[in-house]
Amino acid sequence: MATIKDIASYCNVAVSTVSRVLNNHPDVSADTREKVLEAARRLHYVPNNSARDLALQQTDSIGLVVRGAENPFFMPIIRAVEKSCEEKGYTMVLHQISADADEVEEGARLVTSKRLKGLILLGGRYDYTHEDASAFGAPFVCCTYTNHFGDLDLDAYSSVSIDDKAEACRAVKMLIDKGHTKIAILLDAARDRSVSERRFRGYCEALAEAGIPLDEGLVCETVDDDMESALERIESLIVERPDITAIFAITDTLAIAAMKAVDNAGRSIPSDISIISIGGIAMSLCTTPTLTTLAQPQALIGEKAVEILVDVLEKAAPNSHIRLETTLRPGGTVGQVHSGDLA
Amino acid sequence: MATIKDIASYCNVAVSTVSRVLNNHPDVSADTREKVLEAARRLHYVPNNSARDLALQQTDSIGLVVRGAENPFFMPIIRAVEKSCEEKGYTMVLHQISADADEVEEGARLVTSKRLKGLILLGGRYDYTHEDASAFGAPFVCCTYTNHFGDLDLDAYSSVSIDDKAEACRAVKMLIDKGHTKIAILLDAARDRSVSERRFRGYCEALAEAGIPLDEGLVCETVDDDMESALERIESLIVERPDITAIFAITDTLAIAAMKAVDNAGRSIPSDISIISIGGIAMSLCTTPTLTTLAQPQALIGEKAVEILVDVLEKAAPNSHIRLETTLRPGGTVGQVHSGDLA
DNA sequence: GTGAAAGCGCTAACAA
DNA sequence: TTGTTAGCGCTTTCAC
Repeated sequence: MATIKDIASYCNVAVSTVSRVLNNHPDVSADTREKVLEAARRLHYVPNNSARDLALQQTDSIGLVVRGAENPFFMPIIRAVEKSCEEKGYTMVLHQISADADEVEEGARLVTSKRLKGLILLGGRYDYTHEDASAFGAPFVCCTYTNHFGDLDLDAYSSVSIDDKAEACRAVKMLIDKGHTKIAILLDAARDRSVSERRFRGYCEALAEAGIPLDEGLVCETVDDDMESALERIESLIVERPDITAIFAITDTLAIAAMKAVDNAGRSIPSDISIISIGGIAMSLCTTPTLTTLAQPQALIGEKAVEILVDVLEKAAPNSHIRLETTLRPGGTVGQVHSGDLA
Repeated sequence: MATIKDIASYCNVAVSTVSRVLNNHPDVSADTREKVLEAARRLHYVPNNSARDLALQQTDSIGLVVRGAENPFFMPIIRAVEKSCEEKGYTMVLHQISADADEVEEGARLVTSKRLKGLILLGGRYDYTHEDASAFGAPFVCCTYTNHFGDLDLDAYSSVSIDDKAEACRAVKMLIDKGHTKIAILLDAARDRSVSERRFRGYCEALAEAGIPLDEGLVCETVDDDMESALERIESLIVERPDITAIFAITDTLAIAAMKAVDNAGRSIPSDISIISIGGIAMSLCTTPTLTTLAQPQALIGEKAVEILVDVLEKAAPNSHIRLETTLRPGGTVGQVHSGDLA
């Protein structure tokens, strides 16, 4: 395998000259530049990243820590992150951890062990402390979440996310507009200081604005990453509370589980029970009826995350926070509440 | 950040001694070994992989090329591969390409540019030639597929897969046993020398054994990775061929699309049309009715792939081929053909 | 504009 | 059993 040394001797120049050319340094004559480039091509030169990284005391790796990797929602984001990294000359190092693992610890470990330049976190907590932030030891961007419950300064980290509370509120309002008042919410945990809590607050806000009192019995805490147990929980909810006419699921997977549960209970969608969620996974196009959901721009989320991180890394740009919007993907799971329940 | 040099001077030994200890070479006294290990711990030593790789002229990276990364079936496999790589001290380099990209070209590029030690390919073609194999320039294992249509020697590559033909045959037989004779098959392309073709042959075999003539009008070629277009194709199939009473889908995603299509056509599952597939993705547990599918051991596939590759890499073990079996995951999409169709 | 040389952290002869 | 040293491929002063 050809090295810059080979190119140098082939061209009768010094290795430093070759290095300059290869790194686009300006102080090289057009002649030598051309000569070197030509030789590199002819010799099938492939840069040795190990050597480069060693000399530069760094790597070109960006870590992507995905918490709750079973979640199909993340797949298109992972894909976009990898693609963007590739395009910008970085290598994505993927690390998938279970939903109950500590992404701060894992991320920090990854940064030191793999000498990562930066970190993108998918599906993390919303309550990082200053210690958490400094534990990473590298710039990081929170992807799909922000630090609403933490005490981080806005310039201590970056984020790309939707406005969880507002979008949840929007979803629930759509149900309310159809006449629903007995609206259940499906989430991981209402007070887990994470996405669940943010969306729960949006749910509460929508109810409050409509003058509907919060009914704790309609709050269903389950486990997003275990469809079977989620199914069970939702089934008992439906049995216990036959007055429910609508369900807001904070993710598509929970919504799909809910659809199954509703069916198991012998009720139909949307005539008996309406369902709406936030997500936009491909699979939810194939439910029957098609799931009505607020679709997140998954690929865009991934692209933006890399873009921000690279700017921070290369241009020493300040950390930034991007708020993306969802798009209503109309389906057939939301209907007018039927008269019997209006009584 | 501490280096072996720091450890060496801290312990008053030579760097080579430290290196020996760190690499578990036997020729070090227990005393010094302990001393060095202790110092490494105290100094928070983290090995510099770039330096190590440069000295050793290699990396500890294993590439994972995933063709058709939209496929949710691959996710658990990717996860398992990453986990196994981690455990064995390798770094997984993920590269996701579209279903119509050339994994040989991409894989080969990846091997040289990232200096990979080995390659795992997910969802590739079944017809590699000798040139393809040598193009990779590194040991590789075909994951979820084999080289049935290629001319590769068994010792030129490794593979972990199910017996596509036999499993497809098994699935179709289950339909035949329920009295079905008008069985459609959903695949990418019947003669694409890939998984589709293997499973198509299993379908043909099952029909042949039951004395059912192959009806080309029941062969539905669609696109697995685009649910919307798949949906369309299947819908028109159902409309054109009202005599269909059962569908064998070569993947769960196609089966789920089929369920939607059947519903759109106003038919019901399984009373009008039965469906079975090969896959086992989590989401198919939440269809209504639950999808009947032959579930592949996804995590195991990933683990085995890494295991084989690492053995080839470290122990110079010969290439090997593992054939895994599916497990019938009973659902509610397969039923007895109803009398009207038996006529 | 170009070359010589040092050094990044580590491994592996080779000596002792 | 341990130390000395060369060198992996590359970048970057510092001379010229």
